[in-house]
Amino acid sequence: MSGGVEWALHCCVVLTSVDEPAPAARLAQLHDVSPSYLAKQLQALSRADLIRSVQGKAGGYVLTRPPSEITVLDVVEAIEGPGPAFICTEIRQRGPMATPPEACTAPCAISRAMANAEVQWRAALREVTIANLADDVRGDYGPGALAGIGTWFREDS
Amino acid sequence: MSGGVEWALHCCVVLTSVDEPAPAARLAQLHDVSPSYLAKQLQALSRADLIRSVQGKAGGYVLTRPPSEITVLDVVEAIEGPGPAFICTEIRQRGPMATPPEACTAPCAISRAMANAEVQWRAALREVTIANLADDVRGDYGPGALAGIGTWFREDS
DNA sequence: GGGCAAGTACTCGGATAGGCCCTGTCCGAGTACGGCCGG
DNA sequence: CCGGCCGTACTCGGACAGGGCCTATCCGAGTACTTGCCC
Repeated sequence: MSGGVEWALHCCVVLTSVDEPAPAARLAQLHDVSPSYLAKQLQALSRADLIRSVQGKAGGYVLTRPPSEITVLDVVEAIEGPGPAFICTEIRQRGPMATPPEACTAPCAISRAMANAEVQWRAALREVTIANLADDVRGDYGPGALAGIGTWFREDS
Repeated sequence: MSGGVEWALHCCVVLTSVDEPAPAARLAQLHDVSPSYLAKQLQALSRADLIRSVQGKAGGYVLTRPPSEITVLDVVEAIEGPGPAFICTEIRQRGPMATPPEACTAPCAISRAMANAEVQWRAALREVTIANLADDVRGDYGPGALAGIGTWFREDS
């Protein structure tokens, strides 16, 4: 799985506690990661309409929806792409004992098993929202953790 | 996800209906895939003790256990590796607002959410065995489908 | 003092190279079978 | 006719290149703020 997913999720949680637009360079500085590459991930989130870009001098990125309406699955699909991880190449229709195409109306048993597992995976990710993550962070490190990041964005350095 | 997983699963299902050792070249011919590359996947299954190799002139691969005791998860982990797909790089401990290491005894909320989703995914794959897949194949295409493959292995061509 | 306009500096966005892992391939080590020879 | 031995042919196993996607980077287009000027 792409490592950019972790960066994107952290950025979404941070955006929860910042009402002003947050520039990509500042987010990269906060996480100590490559600014250029993080910009690419944020562009992917922007294309998926999870965040909106504000141009100009005091511009940056802002969440387009309340954090409780953005799921972890949304972020993962925005970065990794909406397609399934397992792709059936229909090898049952190849070779000397190939299954005739007219008998292949339904996906094969292997494809069904893998697809079902991915459904379970997606369901688990869909149950967790960015707001849930932010609440968990407050519970783990205290309410001031996210608030401190919010104020840090207004400082210079 | 590696495409070799699909090949490996199909090979395991085929091995269900073949009691004699099945050579890798014959399995590749049956599925019309690269013999050399399929050999690599079968070696991975052998290292995981899911199949056992029989050397010599009439050698090949045989399942080491009853098909009902081999899960799809076993095959996936043998090919893809047992490690998790999402790897937390602990970026919460980096940057100017880094969380102190003594507060990082438990995984972060993002890591927990992703790990939980993978647990669900693994659980779904663990519920399906190779025997279940073989039964589904018989249900989909008739009982003679797998049996025909079994007899095909004894023919020349 | 207020309004307007130009300049500036900061922002995002897409197009562009490099590295690592998956894909695909090859040849060598090892072993069971088949044939041959000797008893 | 039977047993032992050798040759062969077939098998797996690990080591070796090529391609594609992820990682990382850069520069250009666009916009809001600031500043200076004019009325």
